[in-house]
Amino acid sequence: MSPVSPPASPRRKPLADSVAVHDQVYDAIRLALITGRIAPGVGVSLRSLAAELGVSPMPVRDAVRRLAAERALAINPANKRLSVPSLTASRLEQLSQARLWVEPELAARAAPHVDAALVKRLRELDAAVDEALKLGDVDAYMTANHDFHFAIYERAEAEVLLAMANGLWLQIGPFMRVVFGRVGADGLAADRHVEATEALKAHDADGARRAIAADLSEGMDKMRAAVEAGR
Amino acid sequence: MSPVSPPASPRRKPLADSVAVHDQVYDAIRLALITGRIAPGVGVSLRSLAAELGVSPMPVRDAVRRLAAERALAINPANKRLSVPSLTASRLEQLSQARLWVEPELAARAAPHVDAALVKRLRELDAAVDEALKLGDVDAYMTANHDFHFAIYERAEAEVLLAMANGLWLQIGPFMRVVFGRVGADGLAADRHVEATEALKAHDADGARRAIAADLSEGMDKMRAAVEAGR
DNA sequence: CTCCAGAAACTGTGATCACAGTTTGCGTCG
DNA sequence: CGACGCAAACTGTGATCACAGTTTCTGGAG
Repeated sequence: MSPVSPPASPRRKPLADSVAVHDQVYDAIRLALITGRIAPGVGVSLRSLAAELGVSPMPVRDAVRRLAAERALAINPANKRLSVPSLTASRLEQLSQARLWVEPELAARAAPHVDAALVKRLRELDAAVDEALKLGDVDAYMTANHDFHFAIYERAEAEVLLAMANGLWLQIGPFMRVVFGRVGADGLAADRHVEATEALKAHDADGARRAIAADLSEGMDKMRAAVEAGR
Repeated sequence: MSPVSPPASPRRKPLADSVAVHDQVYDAIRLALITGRIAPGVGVSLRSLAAELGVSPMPVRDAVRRLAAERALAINPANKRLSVPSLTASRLEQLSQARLWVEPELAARAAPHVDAALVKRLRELDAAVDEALKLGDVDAYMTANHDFHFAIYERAEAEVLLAMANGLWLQIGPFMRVVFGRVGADGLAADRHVEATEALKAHDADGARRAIAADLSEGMDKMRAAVEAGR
């Protein structure tokens, strides 16, 4: 994990730019979690994270609490120690089902608000996804895929559902890395991004809903297979 | 809001019982939020909360972060000040739709695991709901109604979905208080608790799903009407 | 070589303080 | 009498320290 912006100014942050340190820490841990840089099942500690990021334990504590509330980090109730939740078939199944409801709904709600600029951006992001797959670049794929989906969802004007989707991605992130490790980049080559983009361009809410549902459904099937195979 | 267990021991907590203070604070604020004791829209502060609960600002900070992550508290991005989210029609609509998917699903999943003890408990809780309605006791109604639903959901063996349901109730809590204020206890008298209990007793997953869906749907309709009327 | 004690290191938690930004309110000037 | 301005109070944030519980390592005895 890379240190937050000023590598390790030991004290005093005049910061008029008002980007709170605990938010930077949150983003850093979140990214490390989603991209699988912190492996599921392993324990982490406030002080070790703080040292790694070059900040005091305080903002890390805030970030960790937030992530724990979002279930992206687990707190052992016995000794209160932190760990990355491990991947179980049950968790994956529940997360799949939840995603399969929320995200198509968000896509459908976004359809009426799609404009030419968004379509252009979606095509760029889909190209970035394909490029990352061709190169086998895991991090780039995850980033581009995330950005593609959320570029759509953010247009839905549904703050509450959007937050739910964010939370679900955060929890399912580590699973994705596993899939990559097991089925390789080729296994994820097929998606429904073009289909979704076309439906959105035509303001076809139901088409967008179906395309995203199919996209997720296929992706989750691969994850399930990968998790079951790895047991 | 009432102080956490030792009213105001100013310092040193030997606490071998290991119930973390920030969890007590979390529960206290959560309860105050759900029962509407803290009105939507008003601002709160760490220090005022801390003083009211007789603890230092530290555990309050933890609890508040957690609640903010669960969207039960809002943080003004400009000045970082805390407030209780206000009730908008859009928020209610999204929360309704989410609940209408998650909760029937949980009820259906619980059906196979229902035993006689749970049926007995559900009948007791439903009786408590009716009693509270007869007396017009808002707090008792909210508690009993919550307990009835979650006694079912906890049997679903679906930790992830259960957490989602918890988060949704936390966000929708303040709306319920408003409904009570506007339509009165009589307006909530009709529910589908008996229907749901019978379906669960028969291990009828689909019946349970329908009963809970109907229960929610009717309740949410009343909330929507109350929110729209109050504008 | 194995096993068990004791110490050292590390864990999360909470309190206290310092700081910078914002809001509030009171006194004064026009 | 109204409006402006400055000071005091209050806001969240972050650092540091103290503490108690747990884990981990180590050294010695069997």
